[in-house]
Amino acid sequence: MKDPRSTIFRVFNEIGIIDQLATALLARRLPDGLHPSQFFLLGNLVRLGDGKTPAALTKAFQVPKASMTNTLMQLEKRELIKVQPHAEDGRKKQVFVTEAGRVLFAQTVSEMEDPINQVTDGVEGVEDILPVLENLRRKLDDNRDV
Amino acid sequence: MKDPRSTIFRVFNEIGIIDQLATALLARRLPDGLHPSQFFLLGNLVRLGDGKTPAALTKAFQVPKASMTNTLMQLEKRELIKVQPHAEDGRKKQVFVTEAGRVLFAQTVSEMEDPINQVTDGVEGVEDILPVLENLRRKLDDNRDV
DNA sequence: CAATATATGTTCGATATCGAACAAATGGAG
DNA sequence: CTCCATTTGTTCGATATCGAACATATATTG
Repeated sequence: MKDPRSTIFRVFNEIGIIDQLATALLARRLPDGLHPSQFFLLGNLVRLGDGKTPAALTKAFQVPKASMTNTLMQLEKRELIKVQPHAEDGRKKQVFVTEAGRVLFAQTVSEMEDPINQVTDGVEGVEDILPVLENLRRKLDDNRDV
Repeated sequence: MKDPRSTIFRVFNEIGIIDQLATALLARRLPDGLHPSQFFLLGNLVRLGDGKTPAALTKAFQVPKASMTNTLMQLEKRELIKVQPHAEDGRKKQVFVTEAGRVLFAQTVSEMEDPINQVTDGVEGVEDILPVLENLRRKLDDNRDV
C-alpha cells in the first residue's frame, strides 16, 4: 500500500478504469451496431427532453461539433431521432426522439438492469459517493477552460 | 427534481462525464501529439514496472490487441519506449521505458499537478470515495465476461 | 515425432473522433 | 442599410479504435 500519487490522481485513475469497464459492459448489450455514444445521446434526449439544438448537445456532452454531427446522423439513419430545421433561427436545427427511439431506449435499459445489478451487487457505499461525484463533476464543468 | 434512475446508473453516468472532462483537462497539457492513451500506457510502465508483454498490457488496459499494437508503435516512434523480442518465448515481446520516456512522464505529471489541484480544490470527501471506487472497479474487473 | 490446439502479435477494413477550414444565417455597430 | 463579427452546422483530412483474419511460435496430444 504505497501508491505515491495524490488522492485525486488515484481517483481519476479509478474513474477512468471504471468508465471503460462499464462502457464495455454496456456495449455488449446494445442493439447491433449501436455505439455507446449514440445510446448516451439518445438517453439524454429521452430523459431530459428533446427539441434541443446540436450546439446545445455539444455543450452538454463536451464533444466537438463534428463528432455530434456524426452521432446525430447515425441515430437519424436508424430513425431513432428526427432532426429538423429550427422554426425561428435559420442557423439552428432541432433534435426530436421518435417513438421507435423511445421504445428502443426503454427496452435496452430494462434489459441492462439485471446484468448491471448483478455485477455491482455487494459494493458498499455506492449511495454515499454519488454526491461527491456530482460535486467533482460540477467543479470540472465550471473550469473547462483551465 | 427527481432522477428516477437507480443509484448505480447515476453513478456510472457521473463517472462517464468526469472521465471525459478529466481526460480533456489532461489532453490539453500533454506534449504535442501525445495521445492520452499513450500517456496512460507510459505511466503504467513507469509506475508499475516495465518489461511486460503487449498481451499483459492488453489485459491490464482491457483493450483489443490491435489497439495496443498501435499505441506501442506510437510510443516507440517517439523513442519513449523500446519494444524487444522476448528472450525465451519467440511469440512474445517485451516493453521497456527509455530514459527519455521516464523524464517526459515525470515532467508532464509535475506540470499537471497545479492545474488539477486548482480545479478539484474544495471538493469534500474525495478521500472517502477512493476505497468505494476501488471496490467497484474490482467487482467490474472480476466480471468482465458478464 | 507428427498433428493439432493454443498463445501472441500484426495486418486489414470499417467506424468514431477530432481539429481546422468552410458556408450559411443572424446580430450589432456605424 | 452596410459591413463585420458571431453563431451554427457541415465537410475534410488525419488519427484512434475496433473486430476479424492472418502468420508465427509454442504447447499439447496421440
